[in-house]
Amino acid sequence: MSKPVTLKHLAKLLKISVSTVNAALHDRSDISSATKRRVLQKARELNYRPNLVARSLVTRRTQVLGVLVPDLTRSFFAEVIKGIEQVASAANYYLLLCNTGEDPKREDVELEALLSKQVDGLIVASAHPPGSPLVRKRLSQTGVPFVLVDRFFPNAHFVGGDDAKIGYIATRHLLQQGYRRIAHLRGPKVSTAIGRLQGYQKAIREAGVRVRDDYIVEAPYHEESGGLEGMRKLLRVSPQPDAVFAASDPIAIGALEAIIKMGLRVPGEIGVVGVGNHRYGQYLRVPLSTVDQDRLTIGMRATSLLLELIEGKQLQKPRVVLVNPKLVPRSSSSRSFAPAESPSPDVSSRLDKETASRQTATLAQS
Amino acid sequence: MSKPVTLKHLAKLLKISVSTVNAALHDRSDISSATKRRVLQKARELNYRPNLVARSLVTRRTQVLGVLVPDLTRSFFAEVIKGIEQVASAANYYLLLCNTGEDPKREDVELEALLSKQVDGLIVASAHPPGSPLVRKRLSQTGVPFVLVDRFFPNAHFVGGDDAKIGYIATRHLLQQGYRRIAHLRGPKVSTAIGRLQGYQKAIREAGVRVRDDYIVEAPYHEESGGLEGMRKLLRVSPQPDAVFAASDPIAIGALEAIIKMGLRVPGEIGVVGVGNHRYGQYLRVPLSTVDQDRLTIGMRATSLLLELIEGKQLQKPRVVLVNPKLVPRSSSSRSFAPAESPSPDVSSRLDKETASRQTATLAQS
DNA sequence: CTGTTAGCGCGTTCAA
DNA sequence: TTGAACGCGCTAACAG
Repeated sequence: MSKPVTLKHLAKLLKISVSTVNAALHDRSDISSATKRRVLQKARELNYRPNLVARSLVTRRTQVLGVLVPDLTRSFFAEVIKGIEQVASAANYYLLLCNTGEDPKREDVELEALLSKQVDGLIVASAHPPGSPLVRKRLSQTGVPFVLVDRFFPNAHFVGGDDAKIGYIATRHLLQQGYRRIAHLRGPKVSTAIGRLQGYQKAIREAGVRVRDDYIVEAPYHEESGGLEGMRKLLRVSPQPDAVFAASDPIAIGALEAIIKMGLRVPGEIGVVGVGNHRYGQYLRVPLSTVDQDRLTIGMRATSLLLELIEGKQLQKPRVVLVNPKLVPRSSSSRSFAPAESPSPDVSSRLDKETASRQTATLAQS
Repeated sequence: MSKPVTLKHLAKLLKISVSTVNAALHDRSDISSATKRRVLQKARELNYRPNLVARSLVTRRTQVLGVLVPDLTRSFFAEVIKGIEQVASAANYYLLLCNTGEDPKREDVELEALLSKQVDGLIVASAHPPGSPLVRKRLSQTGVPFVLVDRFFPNAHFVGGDDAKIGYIATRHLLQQGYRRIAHLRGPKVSTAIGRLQGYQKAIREAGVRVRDDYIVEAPYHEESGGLEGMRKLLRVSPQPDAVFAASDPIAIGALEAIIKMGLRVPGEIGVVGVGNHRYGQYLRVPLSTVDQDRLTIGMRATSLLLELIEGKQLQKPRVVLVNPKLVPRSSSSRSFAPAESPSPDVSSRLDKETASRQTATLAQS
């Protein structure tokens, strides 16, 4: 429990100056290799460990990124954080992590704290409602580089999924499978849910089907119970939907429960598609068709961008990176092929092939 | 992008000294309310934000806890971290989070970095093998308070599940359900898997059944594929097991797949119990019986303990907190009652009741 | 009540 | 090639 070893201690013991010790430890060229060895030797012997707080005070760099997310137990954010961590740690950055619990006020407080802690940059999945002056009123004037993830706000760098496309390819897939009365269990009022809804509407319209408002029901993103209730509502609508595009896998799972408890068959009587490609989607009662968002990539690209900004890169316009989604068809929506893990190519329709080529588009667009 | 406002700036503008400004901002009693108001007003006006790096340098406190986990995308660790975060943030502590990827070398490196960053305490789920001198050789001599979670090592404060009990109640449950040839898909060589194995063996022996080595097969904790392969091996053993206690839910899920693909019925021909109470266990092809570990509590208690240590609490002996596990019976092991979510009390045997009373034991023992 | 002084541990001048 | 001096922004003595 003795006091931590400092440069000063080393200097005194070696009877040289602090700055020489420091130079030696930094392997600077203008130090004789003799003293270098002596210093290194002594440092190791006493288990010297540089105080990065002190260093940060003078360098004005902490090598720490602040990360604000609504809930790190959701597999989506956990994966994104993992992606962030991978890129950050490779560049010798560390993460100061905050859970905001979807509470904008708490987010604001945590943000202040992270700034006080002098983080070098921020990655934020904001709990603020769309239209909030988050960027203009808060983040921009901090002077600290930041990148938004998942939840989009205008006039800022953003990395996330292409939500409109997610909604579009999910819905289009259901159409291809022959479903016509396609309902949508939408998410709450955040940009992702709005984008997915728009994609859904576009696909429906393109197919020449009318968008019915009573086919659109809102559910919380992360609670299966919400999906279950929402689906119950949908099943009471007349005419009854023959498919549902759920804005998340948890919603889809709740919907599956409702449908099965109602005695209807999936995918025979009702088709279901979710979003997120949850690890256990394939092991459910009915293996769940879904749209993969490549969450790791979202985290990685956000971090690469942030690091560039920290290194001083100037960008004229906010960069918006949309990571390309990918349909993962499984049994829950597969009228046209057996409920195997992957469809055999020879049963896919022309529409299927079109979609396939779409999917080979660039990973991300800027 | 102007320079951040400092105490000095405020002092100059208000034509008073830095220490007065500081005292005013800290609301110390020996400052006239007049100057207090002036200072507060100016600070708000210029959006003054204290530099906590500088403060830490002098107070020798960072209000940051270092957290080292093998993989934050596993739902177990994600939940534990959430528990940590809740307690920490309530006490105004922040988390510096590191993923070690189950690599002991990386863990060592990250540990050094966290110490250099002057964290006030550490919570570690170590990737070191059991028997490694982790505590004696590394953590203890850092001088920084630390608490181990999940993976047990001797001579250190520890908070985790009661793994022996987990193995015991899972296996005993299978015995109660009438299964007799109970196999075990054990986890890798870490303390949790060893404890669960021991609990399994104890229950088997108590039932007067011989422990068969060929009924014990190892699988990675977090890969369903491992559970699947392991189960295939078990199904080739003669006589074929009629039940399996899997050391984790992912292993159990893989096992379920193997069993179902083999054309056997669960729970009729083979019973399955996992560990972890994964969120989606109830939605699987066969709703999965499991043992709940109360992961949030593990994180919370570890953090409370760590904060006490940081506040200077002295403990003679290492404290070992074992959070009490709870059986969550579902269809996959339920020969004796209908595959409903919860068993009706009148069908439970005398053995059941015994177990129930066990479960109401204290939440945690020290 | 307020100001002065002296560090915290390190990096960065500039002299020697 | 090395050392002395200063400052990063803040806190904590002590003096006035």
